[in-house]
Amino acid sequence: MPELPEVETIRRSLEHNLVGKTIIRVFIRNIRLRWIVPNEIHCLNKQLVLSISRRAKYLLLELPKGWIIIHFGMSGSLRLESFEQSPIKHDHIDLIMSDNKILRYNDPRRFGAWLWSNDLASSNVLSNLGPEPLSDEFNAEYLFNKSFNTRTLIKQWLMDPKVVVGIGNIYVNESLFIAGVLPNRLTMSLNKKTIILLVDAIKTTLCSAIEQGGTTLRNFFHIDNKPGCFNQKLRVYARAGKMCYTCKTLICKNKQGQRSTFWCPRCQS
DNA sequence: CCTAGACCCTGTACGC
DNA sequence: TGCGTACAGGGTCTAG
Repeated sequence: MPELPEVETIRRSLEHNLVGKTIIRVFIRNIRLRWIVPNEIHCLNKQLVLSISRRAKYLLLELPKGWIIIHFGMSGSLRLESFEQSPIKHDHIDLIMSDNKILRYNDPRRFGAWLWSNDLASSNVLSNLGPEPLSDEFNAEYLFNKSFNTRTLIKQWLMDPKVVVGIGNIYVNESLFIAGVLPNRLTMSLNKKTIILLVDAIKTTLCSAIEQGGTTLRNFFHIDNKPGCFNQKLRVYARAGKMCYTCKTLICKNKQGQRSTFWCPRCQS
């Protein structure tokens, strides 16, 4: 389940391995992802990879003709393999590269997407996105001003990409723990001091997760198939019934808006 | 406009 | 062993 740190981890390794190489052609086994894979991608040939960047959880491949926009959904992953290796189940798209390598997109649940854009500024999926959580634009001033009249629960609010992008269920649970805030607090009830703690907790958590190469619980693997290491640092996520590392109280779990929610009833208030 | 909930999908885990 | 069911959840869409 790639969130921002996982997509950033993928971006960094692809930048290292793909930029300056050429996409010879594209082979598609299944065009039915979240949306139908557009024709522009089918027809790509001899395209130099100019850059690889990220916006929110979207990976952006810059080519001379335009941009490939990739979203991993729940179960999407990329593997960089040599020419001889055979595809496996749910390998939907191959980018055949100039150096005898293949970049393979695998996605069992097909919640992911491959989109094409001639002009990122006018891209449907990228407009209306809130600030990047690790940018200066995302600060306590911004979040507090926005939180003021919001009648929703803080956890669901922080997962809304119009508020801030890239934070999924794992990192919102972790950030709320670090900030000492209960997930079911009403957003408008948080004071400035708490918002400062929250912004700081989000940035710290995401930075640490990127350093650890992301979190591998089920679906996320690096392009060389190695797992991320941040799961060892998880304080509440997927720890229901286990002891809080800080105070030894048992971690609680419930559902909030169809998503599993984890918290420590003593450390968070 | 704002907010809540349904929906898309398939591998895995678990109870009987 | 085998079958049915719940669960995982990002983002979009619809309903109220």
